[in-house]
Amino acid sequence: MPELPEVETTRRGLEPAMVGRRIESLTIRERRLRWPIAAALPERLAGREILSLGRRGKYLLVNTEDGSLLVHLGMSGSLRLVARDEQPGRHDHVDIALSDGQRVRFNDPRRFGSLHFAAQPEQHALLKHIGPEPLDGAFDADYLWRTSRGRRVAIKQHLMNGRIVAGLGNIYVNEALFLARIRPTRAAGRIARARFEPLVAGIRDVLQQALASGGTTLRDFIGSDGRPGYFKLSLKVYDRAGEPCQACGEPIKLRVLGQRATYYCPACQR
DNA sequence: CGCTGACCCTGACGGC
DNA sequence: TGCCGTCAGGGTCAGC
Repeated sequence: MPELPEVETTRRGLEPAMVGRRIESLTIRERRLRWPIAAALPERLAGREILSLGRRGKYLLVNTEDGSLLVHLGMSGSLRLVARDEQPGRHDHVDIALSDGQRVRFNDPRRFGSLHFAAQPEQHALLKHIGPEPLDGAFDADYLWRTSRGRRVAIKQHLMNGRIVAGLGNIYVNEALFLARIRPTRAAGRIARARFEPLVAGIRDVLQQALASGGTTLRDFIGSDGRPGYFKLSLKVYDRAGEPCQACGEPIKLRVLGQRATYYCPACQR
């Protein structure tokens, strides 16, 4: 489910409710996630004050005075603020009780998400090899061009590789390639240097637009307030197979690439 | 090292 | 109505 804009939307929603509060306790109802939740997690976090909320790629970081909680939402995860007395429902696997009585509730039907403790998050194995943030200056056309030289994988799969760039997933990669007029199947190493300028611009644009809309809700994404994101309305190609291209009218094509649905305009994208 | 495909899990949806 | 197959925003890992 969530890509960078959805995780960032969640982070922004939780920030005012969490920063400055202490973590009273963690209630774990189901520890079998992508990786089992470590038995020691509650004791590493209980009693600690939350100093800030961060994000690295698709990971949300709850930074305390003494280490961080790393949360990944997988395909179907969400974090939502609930009142103390709200009863947990199906797939509400973890509650983080805050010092003011509110709770942050982790729900994840498919259990592809994860929770880890990290004394130094930037050194954690899950974060250590993640590529640059796409909205940072370090991510530019020159960087993307260099990393793609000699690569025979499709540019779409190259962009979805978290070691190359952080936080991009299936929706926004499809959209960015449409904006840059690049065919998703084109070998990354066979794209001319000049085309990386519009590609980087397309990535930035689509992420910023999605952020402004509170993310994309396809079926089940909700923000920390329980509300969906509205960027689905602005998608140009994703989930639009057979519909006319908004630029040229040609029907949008769907094909599978690396086991992921890939949408593009066969006329605009080359 | 680079790349491909299987796999983890639940729920929604379409076809029959 | 119900059953069955397919697909879904994620990522890791084994094996070539």
